[in-house]
This record gives sequence, C-alpha cells and structure tokens, in this order.
Amino acid sequence: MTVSNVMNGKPGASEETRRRVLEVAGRLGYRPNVSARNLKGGRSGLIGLIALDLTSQYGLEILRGVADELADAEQELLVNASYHDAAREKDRVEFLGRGLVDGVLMIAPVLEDETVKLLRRQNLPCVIIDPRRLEVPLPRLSVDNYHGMRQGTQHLIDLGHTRIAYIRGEEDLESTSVRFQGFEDAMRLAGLKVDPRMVASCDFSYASGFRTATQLISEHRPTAIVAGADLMALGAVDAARASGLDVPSEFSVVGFDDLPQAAQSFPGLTTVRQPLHDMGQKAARALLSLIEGQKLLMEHMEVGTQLVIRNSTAPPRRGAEG
Amino acid sequence: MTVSNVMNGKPGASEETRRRVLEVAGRLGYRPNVSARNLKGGRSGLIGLIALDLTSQYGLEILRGVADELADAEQELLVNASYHDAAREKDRVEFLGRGLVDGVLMIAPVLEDETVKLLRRQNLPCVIIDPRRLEVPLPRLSVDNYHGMRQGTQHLIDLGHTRIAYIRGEEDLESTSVRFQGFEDAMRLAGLKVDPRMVASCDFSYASGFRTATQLISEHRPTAIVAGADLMALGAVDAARASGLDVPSEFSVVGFDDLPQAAQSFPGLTTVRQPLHDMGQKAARALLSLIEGQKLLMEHMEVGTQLVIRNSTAPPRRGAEG
DNA sequence: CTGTTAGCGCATTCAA
DNA sequence: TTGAATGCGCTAACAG
Repeated sequence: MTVSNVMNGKPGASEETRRRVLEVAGRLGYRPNVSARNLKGGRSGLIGLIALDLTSQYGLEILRGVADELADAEQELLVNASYHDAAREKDRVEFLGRGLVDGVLMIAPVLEDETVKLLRRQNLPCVIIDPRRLEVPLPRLSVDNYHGMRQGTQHLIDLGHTRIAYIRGEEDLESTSVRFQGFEDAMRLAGLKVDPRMVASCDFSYASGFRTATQLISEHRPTAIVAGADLMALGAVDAARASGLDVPSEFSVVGFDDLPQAAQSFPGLTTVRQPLHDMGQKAARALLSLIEGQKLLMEHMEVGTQLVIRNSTAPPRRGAEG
Repeated sequence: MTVSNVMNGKPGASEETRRRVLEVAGRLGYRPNVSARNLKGGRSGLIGLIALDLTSQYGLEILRGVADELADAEQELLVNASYHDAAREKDRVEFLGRGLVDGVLMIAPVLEDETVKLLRRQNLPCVIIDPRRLEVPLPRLSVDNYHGMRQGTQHLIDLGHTRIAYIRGEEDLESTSVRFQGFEDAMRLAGLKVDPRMVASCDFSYASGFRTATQLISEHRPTAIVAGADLMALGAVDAARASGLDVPSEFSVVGFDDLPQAAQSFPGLTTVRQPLHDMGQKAARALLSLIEGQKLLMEHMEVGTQLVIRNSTAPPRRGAEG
C-alpha cells in the first residue's frame, strides 16, 4: 500500500496522505515487523560476530570497532562465542547461515576445513579477523606481528638489555611463531643470541604469564621479558614484583596488544599496540562491501603496529646484565 | 508439506519418507529460513540485551550468565549498548521492539518514564538487572547492596581500622546511596563516626578511583578505604602505592563487585562479591518465563552478596590509627 | 501417513 | 497519487 511507501520515506504520496498515515501509525504505535521485512528482502539486517569468548578485552576492543562501524549501516550485531571449540564454532556458523545474518565476522577462529566449506556452501559473506593460519582461503585481516615484535624487542635492546627472556603464546596460532621470529631476528641482528632455556610457551592468560615468568626469573635471571600478549606481560610484571624485583628499575617487561589494562596497570605497560578498534572497523567495512555484492580489493588485508612506551621498561641495573 | 514435519522432528511421517527428505535436504544443503519461520510463529528466537557498554567486566559477567542460561533455550542473544545515553537506550528498545526480539534484558538502564511506557506499549517482556531506581515498575533483579557493604566495612573494623575513608559511585544510582548507608551503619554501630571529609564521590572508573584516593590519602591520612566498586578500589590500591604506602601492611582497601580483575590484581583485592553470573542466569530464566506467558512469582528479585577476603586488607600499622 | 490450502506482514509490480 | 494483487519461506489446519 501507500502506507509502506510513507513509512519508508519513499516518494509517491501526497503530503496530505503522508501526514495522515504517520498520524495514525503514531497513534496505534505501529512499527514495521522486522521478520516480515527480512523475509521479503532476503536480508536480515544482522551481522554475526563469532568471538572466542565474551570476556577477553582483546575481542571486545575489536567488537567495539565493529559496532562503531556498523552504527551507520543499519546493521545490528549478533554476538556469539565459540569458547575455543571447533565444533561449537562450526555449529554457530551453521546456525547463523540459515538466513539469520547477512554476513559473519570471526575473531581468531579455529576454522576447520569443514567450517570453511560450510561458509562457501551457504554463500555467506565472511571476514576473518586475526586468522590462525594466514593462508586460509577467505577474506581476512591480520596484523604485522613480525615487525611489531621486532620493534618491541629492539626497544629493550636499545635500553641496554642483553638477557632477555621470551614468553610465547599458544602454539596453534601462526602469529605465535611469527612474533617469535620478530624477537629472534631483532636479537640476532643486535648480535645477541637467544638462549632456548629463556623461551617458554604459555597460554594467553595472566595466570600462566605469572607462573612462567616466575620460573624464568628464578632459573635464569633475565633482566627483561618480552611477552607475546599483554595479559602474560602483566602476569610477568607481577611475577617480577613477587620475586622482589622492582619494575622497571630492576626488571623490564614488554607486552603485545595494548589492551586497556596495559595503560591502567601500575606501572603502565610498555607494549606493541595492535589497532584493535581499527581492525574491527576495517573488517566490518569489508564485510559490508561483500554483503553489497562488491568484490574486495584484497583478500588479505594487513594492518601495522606501533610501539607504546610506558613505564614498565628502563635500562637494566648496572652489573645485572651479562 | 511433510518436509516441514520431518525437519522439525515431528511425528507423522514414515521412516522411508523421513529418510528420503533428510537425504535430499542434506544434498541440497537446505536449511530452514529463520525469518520465514519467525514471521509465521510470531517469535524470533532472539533475546535483546541492552548493556551500558561492551567493555566493562561488570556487564560482561552478567552477559555470560545470561548466555549460559540461554544456551539450552534455543534463544540467541542480540547484544546492544546504550553508552549511558537515555536517548540511545530508548532508541534501542524501540528498535528491538519491532518484533526483532522476544524479550529484553537491561543492565542498569537509565530507564526514563518514556522508555518504560514504550516497553509496556510494545508489550515486550522485559527484566531489569540492577535497576537504578529500585521501585521501577518492571520485573527486576537487584543485589543486597546494603548488607554487602555493611559486611565489607565490618571486616575493616574487625581488623582494627578506625580512620576509614569511603569512595561513592555515581550519584544517579540508588545503589550508591544504599551501599553508603551500609557503610555508615556499620561505622555507627561500631561507635565510629563518619567524617564527611573522608567521603568522596567518583564515577566508577579506575582513573577516578586513583585520583580520588590520592587526594583522600594526602589530605586526611585514612588507614583504609572502602570503595563502592572494584575498579575504584583498584585505583585506590595503586594510589596508595603511588603515595608510598604498601598494601596491605600500611594501607587496606575493600572493593565491591568481585570482578575478575579483583582476583588477578596484585595483591588480590578483598571485596564484596556480587554473584554477577548468577544474576545473569536468574534474570534470563525470569525473562524466559515471561516470554512463555507465565507470570513471575515476584516482580522484584534480590540476590545476596558475599565477602571475599584476599590480600588487600590487614590490620592497620601500630600508631597509624586515631 | 501425505499433500493441499491459507496466511504470517511486508514490499514490489502493475493497474486504476 | 493511490490501491489491489502477488509472493517471500514457512507451518498450522485440514483434506485426501
């Protein structure tokens, strides 16, 4: 009817009628039904976001970026968590793909081959943020982990540290190896060698960072630690303190991510900043293009990092190094 | 058709047919369209959650509870943020009410009268978690702020503190006054009087807690601070440290909430635990009943708190008190 | 047990 | 400029 046109702000309705329609609609509290509109239009106005969980600040910063970008796009966000479980992740994709959403954003997904196939079969636009495997055959956005970590390590080297320990993140992410490569190369190019006993693996948590750092400190007496993620770095700061070392005067720590906690901790954490909010925006923008039916200029987008120097790093104490 | 019955696992279809249908469906990758089903059924299978923002752990812990409860209910969660803005909050309610969701959960909403009316008019089931005004005429779930804070304060009194400062939260929440009342009564009943200069207002952030505590400490030399929220308490811990006081040997801090950070901070924060996860579950369960058309047993549900003693509190140093 | 009919609320198309 | 018809994909109710 004409009502439809009026409600959607289309032309083709006299002022008089338009006014009358709006008046009645207001009086009755009429609102267009979303399901019906979607059924007709073949779109739901919803974007699915599959995050690892709903608690890590890492994912939430990205989420904020996505939400900000979507705010102007008349698309709402349906948030799901996979809880690091490949089966659940696939289930979520399957569910969202039943026409519930127009496209999907995934943060650091496991992305088994089966799941990739499912996405293709359902013809569901999808952008991967921070993929675990860089060559996954889907549009994706990743961070320049290599140069980021190289720069973070270089900062410690410039301060005069030589006994630098490294805490790796989870091993099933390629980024863990790429970051470590950046660390190794920075060390090597500075003429320092990496003692394999001063390198430890760890999940991304504060607790495991604390544990691992405590052990590294007591066994090998580094003067600084580089961690592959902020939470582990914050754990390392507290581990140093618990071991009786002041940060930064007696022990330095560099993180990676620049989560909100990094700025709020005491002392502020020196870290390599991933532009998480930007990443969310960029990925959302790409997904919107895909939904509009456009092709992406690049299947693989990459964003840069930035060293943020705060107060968890300082030159080593005299005599402590070497 | 029979297909529909088969797909929905209803009886009334021979094994033979059922098998054939499923086979073909599988081969074609057929999935029932959600919009169409919703249009027909008048339900969307979606629950809207309107949080203040997507970054505070407070809201996220509740969200997790909600998500856990909904996992078994075949309802998905549509997450929205109001960014503390009454207009945006109302807009979100209006939007979700267009048939997009079957019900709404709101966390600490502003909830202007207009918004309440809108909810009623749209006949949208709704449960408020942690309402700003306790008597808002909607089903709601709140925390026993009074006894919680009384208990937290009593803990410091029991340790021997007498010069106890208090940091209030935002003033537009009734809980801020209720918690303060608990503090005041605990003090009064212990024969201690509350020095108004040792009471300060503050927003709920770490930064404002840090600032406020720094000032309280330098001007009035309390031996302990009670904060109306964990983030402010964590700010107070760091403020004490920055003022040269060791926590807890020289200065004690009690928080309120028991966010994940409280356990992770160094030293662990003594705090009054709100069962945030439970609250999310409970509210979600109540909302599901409402959606099923059942009446709630109580319009106003209340949950209790629990004192969690960690390492940010200890007896005052000799001679420091009084 | 299976197939047919109708209608959920909207927007597109075409006719008046 | 307006109104009537049609169909999106599904399911409830019924007829075969």
